[in-house]
Amino acid sequence: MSDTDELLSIRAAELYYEENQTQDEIGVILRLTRWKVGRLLASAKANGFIRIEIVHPRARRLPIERRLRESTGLTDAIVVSSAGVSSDTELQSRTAQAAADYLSALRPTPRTLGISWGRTLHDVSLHLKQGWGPGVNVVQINGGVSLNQRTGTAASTAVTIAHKADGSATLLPSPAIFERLETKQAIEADRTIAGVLALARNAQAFVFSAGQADANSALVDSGYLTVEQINDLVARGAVGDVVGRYIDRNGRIVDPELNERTVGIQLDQLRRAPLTIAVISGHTKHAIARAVVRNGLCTVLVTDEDTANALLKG
Amino acid sequence: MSDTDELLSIRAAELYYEENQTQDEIGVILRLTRWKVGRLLASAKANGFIRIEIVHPRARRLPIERRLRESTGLTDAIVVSSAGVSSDTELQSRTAQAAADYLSALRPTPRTLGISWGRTLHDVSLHLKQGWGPGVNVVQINGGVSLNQRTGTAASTAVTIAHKADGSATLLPSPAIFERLETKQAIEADRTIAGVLALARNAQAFVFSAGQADANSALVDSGYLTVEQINDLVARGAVGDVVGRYIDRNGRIVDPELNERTVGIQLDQLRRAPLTIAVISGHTKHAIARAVVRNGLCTVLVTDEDTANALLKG
DNA sequence: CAATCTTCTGCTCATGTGAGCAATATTCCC
DNA sequence: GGGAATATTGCTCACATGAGCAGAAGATTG
Repeated sequence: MSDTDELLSIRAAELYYEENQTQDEIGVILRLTRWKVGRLLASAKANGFIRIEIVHPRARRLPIERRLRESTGLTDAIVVSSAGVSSDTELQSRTAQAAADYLSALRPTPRTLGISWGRTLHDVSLHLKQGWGPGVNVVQINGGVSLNQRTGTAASTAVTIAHKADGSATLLPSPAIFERLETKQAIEADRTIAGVLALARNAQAFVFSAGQADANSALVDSGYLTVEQINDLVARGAVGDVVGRYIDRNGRIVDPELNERTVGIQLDQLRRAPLTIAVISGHTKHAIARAVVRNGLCTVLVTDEDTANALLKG
Repeated sequence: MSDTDELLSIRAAELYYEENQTQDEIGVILRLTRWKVGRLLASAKANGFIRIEIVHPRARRLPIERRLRESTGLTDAIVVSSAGVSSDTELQSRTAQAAADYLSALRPTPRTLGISWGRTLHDVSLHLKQGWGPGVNVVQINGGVSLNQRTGTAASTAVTIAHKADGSATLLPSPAIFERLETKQAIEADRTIAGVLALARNAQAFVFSAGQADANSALVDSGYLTVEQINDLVARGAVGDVVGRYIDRNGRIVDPELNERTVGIQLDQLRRAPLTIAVISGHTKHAIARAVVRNGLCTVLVTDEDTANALLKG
């Protein structure tokens, strides 16, 4: 397109989109036929000069969702818009809201739902509406009795989700990681614990988040790991954790010994499940999000626009 | 509008604007009649959830221009979009481009055009296209032989504008400000100088910019004023200068004695002129822009979106 | 310079869309 | 609970718009 045509297309776009003139009226003003005006507007769009944004906390980016599905083989992808968002916290809240919406709209509603714990899942639980499901048995899929935080965050997440679905919660009363392998094996041998883990394995659907591998990890906050341990894991290639298990960019367990001391379902059990919903958002989580998606750890991803774009670029 | 309707309007907008579905198709997806979809889309627009931006260096903001004209009584207002602009420099370049466009489109083309000098006017001269006018006599309206910068910026601005219009330039070979009143009076008594000033007074149109009152002022750079003098002017209420003359927010000369030593046309001569085009852009110039517009110093304002919004707010 | 190919222009026509208007549903108030 | 006021819905109709096409203008090549 010629240079003067480009300028004309901008003038036409101003009159069309900002002044709500018809193409006919614009034609009179710019001394063009209305067909020419129509073509100029089309070219302005094609050149990307017209940017249309939906500015709303609940807005999603459907084209990005489609591209994500196509390029990764995910069953479903939910991408919330980051238009007009300043903080990561706000973005994560939007993502949690979208995850709650997705869960609520899920048909058939899963009878048993396996969930992890953490800030994200807690946020999801808060965004769910009372009566979102007709009785769901919510099962914790990894250990998480907090050590030095106020206890019960993990439990309250599960209970809230279950309560709001008029269902019941099955808790996994165990730390996330044991210091000694023997203790972990002992607790797994317990009839109650074993029962919960069996229930978790057979859940119809899973919802979980993922943590980045850095000093701000929830596992550090909760006292299960030290900053030094995290640094060591990072040095060995860890990009983050899923249900308490640290993986590298290829989805492989970074520290098998540590993994053995971690209570909860195995990653392979997630890989085999038909419906696994990962909720991952925020600028620090791009690497772990990629690892989760690339290595079949989820069938559905709920995330934000920036993370989704990072996945598409890489 | 109800809460669920708001959410529906967002879903509809996603399908309409991002997926290019027809309202009919959206109706099928969301189980609504196509009229309901149309109404939801209209409400999404009315609520400001749909933001349409024209992203282009030449894009203008016509609605803001209209509001500016209405609220200030300007004959004309040109407001360039700041969408996608990072630096003030880029914004000022866009504004200069718009001023060049405005000059070029001006009918009838002024036979004599009075101009000031400075970074902005120089920028305008560069953006003008060869042959923009059929012979224009460009006259400098205020003194400006630079003292310690490379000389000729002021002169070259005038010459370039004239040359590109296939016209001629009349220079005002005088410093902007004299140290002593007697010297200034002497130079004004000179036949040549007096002739140029008379020509300047009677120009058919004026184009000028304005400077903010701070240490970065062009008059400080050029060595006519010291930072201390500027600080003193600010303390006395100065918000900036127009053709070398410092004014306060009410458009009044801040320092009459200094004003007397300044060479160029008087502000009242600008106020009486039928066509005075002020080109003012950048975040540091909001105050002086307001003073210029509010006190009738220009009939046409060329500025950027942010400055325009600041004018509308105050 | 002519022949061919390509791009651009003006138009017809089918479809998409918003204004306006009854009919219906909902809310409010006595 | 009844009746009025208000909001919502489904619709007709006129207008706005994009797709597709034939002819004109312009570029390219032998």
